[in-house]
Amino acid sequence: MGELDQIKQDFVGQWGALGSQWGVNRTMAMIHSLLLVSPEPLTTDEVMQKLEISRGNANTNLRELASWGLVRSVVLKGKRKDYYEAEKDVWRIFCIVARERKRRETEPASKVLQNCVERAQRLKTKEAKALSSQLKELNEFVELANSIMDKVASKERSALVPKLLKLLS
Amino acid sequence: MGELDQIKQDFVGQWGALGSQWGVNRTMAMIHSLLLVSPEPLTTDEVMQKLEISRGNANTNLRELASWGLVRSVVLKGKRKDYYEAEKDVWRIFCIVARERKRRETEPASKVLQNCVERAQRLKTKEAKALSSQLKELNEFVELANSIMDKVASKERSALVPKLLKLLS
DNA sequence: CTTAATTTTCATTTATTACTGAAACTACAA
DNA sequence: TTGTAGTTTCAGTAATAAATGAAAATTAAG
Repeated sequence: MGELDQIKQDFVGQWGALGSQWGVNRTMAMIHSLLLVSPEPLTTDEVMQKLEISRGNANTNLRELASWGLVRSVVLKGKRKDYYEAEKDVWRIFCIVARERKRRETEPASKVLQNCVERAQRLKTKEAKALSSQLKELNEFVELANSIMDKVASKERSALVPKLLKLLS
Repeated sequence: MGELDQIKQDFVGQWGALGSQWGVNRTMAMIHSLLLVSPEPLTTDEVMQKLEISRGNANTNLRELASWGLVRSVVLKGKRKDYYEAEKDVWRIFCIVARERKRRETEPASKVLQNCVERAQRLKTKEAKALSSQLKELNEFVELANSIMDKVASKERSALVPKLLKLLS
């Protein structure tokens, strides 16, 4: 294997490991990173071969990546097979992940939290008041984080990051 | 079970589920949330009983939470056993998690990425240049995110959030 | 149509991660 | 120093998550 492929392999492995620590399955993260450093779109067969995984696994994870919007299938003229390519712009990747995790995870969680808060507020004991206040704080924070993410992810990087850095300096 | 306990149980369950999606083990997230809504510190035995988990499991996860700084053990006067209480301030929890995940995960990952970039830069083919530029972008983003997190997590919430919201409005 | 290529599904298997419980260890009081 | 309460460890087990591979479904070329 050439040094180039070796570097790619190290990167793909590392990205996979990082993914698992953040609740993304390893194969999905690896396919994503493989496509990220591939100059050309790849077929399912090529992904299978390069990562030594089964057809079912490759297919499932490619579709999952596509449903997130991190990967899209492209049709190459004169070819029958589907080709897949990754979104390569880092800022767009970030926006997609932020939007999707919010939609799939924190919004539903916030609904449950909100429901807990409402139920706790109906009770009048001292302990219930403490609970409701603690959960309220937590829910407000989750919603604040959600709304910040929304706004951040809807802006151009160039329009946001410099101002942000200045604010934090 | 009283409505109060029912609410707590719903919350604990939800928090546990959310934790797993973000790479935190369910029990750890549940113990944390249990302590978060407990007005008094709890012993290992109380945690075991309330979550119906084994001593080993409770002990391991309490220690892990303590190593993150999300939980601390307190000594109650006249008592032999260790008591545990959670950090309850939502902003502090956020800062702790940000700091620890950075230290434990993204910093090591960034080192590997940096190493890939350096190796790719030594190669002179066209494809190597494309790889090095893609990885460089990614690494710059990871480091940018790290540094923003650092700064955010080092500030008082009251000093930051209003300005941030204004910037994003 | 018919058929071959390709994609998708899903029951089964495998791998990974988390949990249990009992034994070993520690701290301390009598 | 011995006993007791409390804590930690860890080998074995259970639960969960992910992967396989072959069959079914779909697609499109001839």
